[in-house]
Amino acid sequence: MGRGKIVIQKINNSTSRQVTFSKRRKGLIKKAKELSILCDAEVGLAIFSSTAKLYEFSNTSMKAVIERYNQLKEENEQLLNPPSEVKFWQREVAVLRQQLQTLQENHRRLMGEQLYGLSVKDLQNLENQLEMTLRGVRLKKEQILTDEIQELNRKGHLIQLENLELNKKLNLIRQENIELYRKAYSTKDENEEGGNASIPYALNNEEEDSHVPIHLQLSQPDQNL
Amino acid sequence: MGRGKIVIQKINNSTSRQVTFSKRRKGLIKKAKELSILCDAEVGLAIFSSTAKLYEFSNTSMKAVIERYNQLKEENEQLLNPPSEVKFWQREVAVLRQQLQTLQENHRRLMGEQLYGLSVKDLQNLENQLEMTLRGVRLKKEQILTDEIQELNRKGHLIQLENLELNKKLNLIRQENIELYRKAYSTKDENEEGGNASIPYALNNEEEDSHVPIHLQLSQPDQNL
DNA sequence: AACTATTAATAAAG
DNA sequence: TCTTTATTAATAGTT
Repeated sequence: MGRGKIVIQKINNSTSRQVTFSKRRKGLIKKAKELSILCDAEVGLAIFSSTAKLYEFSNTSMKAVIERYNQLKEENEQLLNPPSEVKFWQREVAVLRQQLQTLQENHRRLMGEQLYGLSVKDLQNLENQLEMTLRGVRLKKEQILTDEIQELNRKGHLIQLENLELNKKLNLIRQENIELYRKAYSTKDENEEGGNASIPYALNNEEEDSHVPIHLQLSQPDQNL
Repeated sequence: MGRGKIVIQKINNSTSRQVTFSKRRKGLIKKAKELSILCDAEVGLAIFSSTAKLYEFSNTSMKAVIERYNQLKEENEQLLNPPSEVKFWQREVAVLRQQLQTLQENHRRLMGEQLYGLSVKDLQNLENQLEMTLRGVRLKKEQILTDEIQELNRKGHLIQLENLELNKKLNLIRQENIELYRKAYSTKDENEEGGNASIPYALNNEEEDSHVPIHLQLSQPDQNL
């Protein structure tokens, strides 16, 4: 990938070695970064130049990578001879990492990834599990919705009752009003100024309150759920 | 540098993520190696896959690189004191515990537990996820089975071809046999002992080899899967 | 550093 | 995983 092909062996000219180091180091670190992002990997890269200068990259932290590496290798654990408390926590980390990994694998499968390497029987089990879960989820969802509907119906019913009460009261007052109206006109009829007299609301109101209960109940509460 | 440009962000499809990881890891390690050779550098590279598998490269040794790295850092940071070491690991434990808990909760839900506290919308999302996964699982299972069937068909076909070949050979030999039989009887007809003469297999064989290909293909390979 | 002709890496598909 | 192929990305040599 240059003006010409090169052989992979130490570059003798120190200037061009320096230039190549600079270019390739940059490229390498870029690629390391890309890998960590694309593939969700933890990467640690340390480069010591021939002049002993350090260049490093890690998407997490070099320290974390080295610790993780050592953990896995468990070689340096005894070399470093850390205080027992550190050891305790390190062990805790190892255990948790293990658990996490197992769970992640499981999770991926449940999410439909990493299905390769499973037998038909495994897949059948997974399918059954998923179907059961799906049924449960649907049931739960329907339950919530029907509960909500029931609650709404209950409230609606209460309001209807209240409505009925109010109507009764209204009728009573209306009757009372009519009585009062009649009484008023029968006693001081002659004082009236003519047809322009104000007619009480109760008598003028031509609305017929049928009080037919409104049906709040849905006919098919769980359709399309 | 592929069939198309890609954006550097986590690859969602787990299969292609796996494939890309494999390719780029290989490429990265190759580049690291080349840099170390071309420019006479000491390189250490550790990669943990998302499945916690370790891949490493060093032109010297990982241990040497880590030690050199630590030495260089210790000069600057004057040895991390034990308390901070413990703190580091405790933080790590906290982070892992948090991840684990989140994942466990998620997992329980995927297993149909702990559905309370979820809104209808949450449940709907979960339902969709489960349906998608279920489809994926079923597809995978069917694929495995149809692949198997196809393989069986292929083999069956080969065997049929072989069978046909054998039949042809058999017929040739039979013809030859008949010829020989006739020749034998026409030349030394008078020497025969009578009707008890042994009749060659070819003439006596009344089987009719129809060579109708047997259908191995299932009419409905993925019914009930 | 910048440029560009080439090679190398790799995304997508089989 | 392995191969193949079309394309993009990296970089060797040059200015």
